Amino acid sequence: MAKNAKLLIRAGYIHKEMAGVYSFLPLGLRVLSNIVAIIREEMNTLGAQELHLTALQDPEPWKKSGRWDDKVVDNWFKTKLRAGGEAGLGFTHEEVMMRIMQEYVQSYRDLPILAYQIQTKFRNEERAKSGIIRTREFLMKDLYSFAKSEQEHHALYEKVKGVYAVIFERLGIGKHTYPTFASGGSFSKYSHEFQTLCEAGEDTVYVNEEKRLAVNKEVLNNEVLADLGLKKEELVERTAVEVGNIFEQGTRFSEPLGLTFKDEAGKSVPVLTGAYGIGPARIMGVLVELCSDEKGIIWPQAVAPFKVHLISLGVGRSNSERSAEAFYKTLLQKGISVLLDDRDLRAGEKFADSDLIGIPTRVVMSEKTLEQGKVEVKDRKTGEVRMLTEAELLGSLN
RNA sequence: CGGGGUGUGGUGUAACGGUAACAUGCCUGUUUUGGGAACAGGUGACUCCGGGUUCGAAUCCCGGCACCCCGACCA
Repeated sequence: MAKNAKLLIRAGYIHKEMAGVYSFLPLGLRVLSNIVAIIREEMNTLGAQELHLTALQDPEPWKKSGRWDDKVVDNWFKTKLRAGGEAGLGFTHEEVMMRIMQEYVQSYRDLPILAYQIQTKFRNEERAKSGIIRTREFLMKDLYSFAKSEQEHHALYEKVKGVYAVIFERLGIGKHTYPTFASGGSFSKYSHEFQTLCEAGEDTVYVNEEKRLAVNKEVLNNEVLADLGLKKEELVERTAVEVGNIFEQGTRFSEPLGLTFKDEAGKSVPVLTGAYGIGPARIMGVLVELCSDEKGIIWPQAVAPFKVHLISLGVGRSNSERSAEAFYKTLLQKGISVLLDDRDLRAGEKFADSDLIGIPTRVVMSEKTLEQGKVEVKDRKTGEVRMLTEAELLGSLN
């Protein structure tokens, strides 16, 4: 079993429903929400507008784009409607997006537009694997760009690419994540993937660490190398997980779905679109793969389910319990997220659980620490232990 | 989709064709209390489902389902 699934299940973050289908429990939901919040923030900064499309898909627009056919797209979840006809569960959302935009885009004055959503996607994968890294039902942030010209499109594309780098940096995987040249389909020579180096990955990439870029094995050949000004000798083969993918679509969807606008000359022109995806749950899995030790998970600050894991020892036997509860409330008042372990268990068991859950800062309150008028503060990552007063701790957390 | 493997208490495992066992968890009690405590008692499995072979099947055979691993696929 994949490390991320093993640890996340053991620590109570997720529950496996079936192969490639996972529920997110309270701890897991907090992490996922933190990841989503960072992505959402950056999308909004970009000027993109959030919306929420349907998961259930009308075959109609898909037939127009040619993607309803099982021979073209083999991972549809489709079902018959009792009222007659069919519906599918969306594995991506270009078709619906085009259809909606058609109602709002008439003129070149309406462009450009960036619109995104964070929603569950369904893909009937032939084989689910790697825990929550490759699943049949998963959360995805999908952004779509709509532009009136090549220049405008490229400007948007580059802007999003830059923001993606910021997002991965903020999520704590920046230095392991490389913009990667990959197959572009029929409308551009390349697409860009964001590949995070990680043993649990399914992709093979060739990395140039100095230039901070990589080439996916699937497109690596002499022509591509010449194109990108790279030499084979400068590249290192690595295994990676695709955490994001951005690609140019040209008029691949706008044309068949009739998404056009009137240009300044009054001529009807198809909109140029781009699509930009990030898988938040997949990132959660990658983080666990990258940030863990024999004892458990070690969350980066930015996504940790709580900032502080407050452990009260001697529950029911000493007054440290009351002190812990009081300090718990103080932390909450200061806006510091905290998980209180007030279970009546032995110290070792609570410490072991704490290490497994992986909250960055562990704070222990017991009779021992109270005698000194202090609390014990341990850093999950470094293992460093300090004795601080409550005030000192509050100061260090701000 | 091709190949390989596995289904047994909540969890992890054991059992030659012959009484389903062990650990853990859970419940009760006593003692214990800063790195997964000790003792005692208790709870808990139609051995994945359906057929077949047999005096007798968790075990062998056939079919199905589920899960895991390798590969292919991943627009």
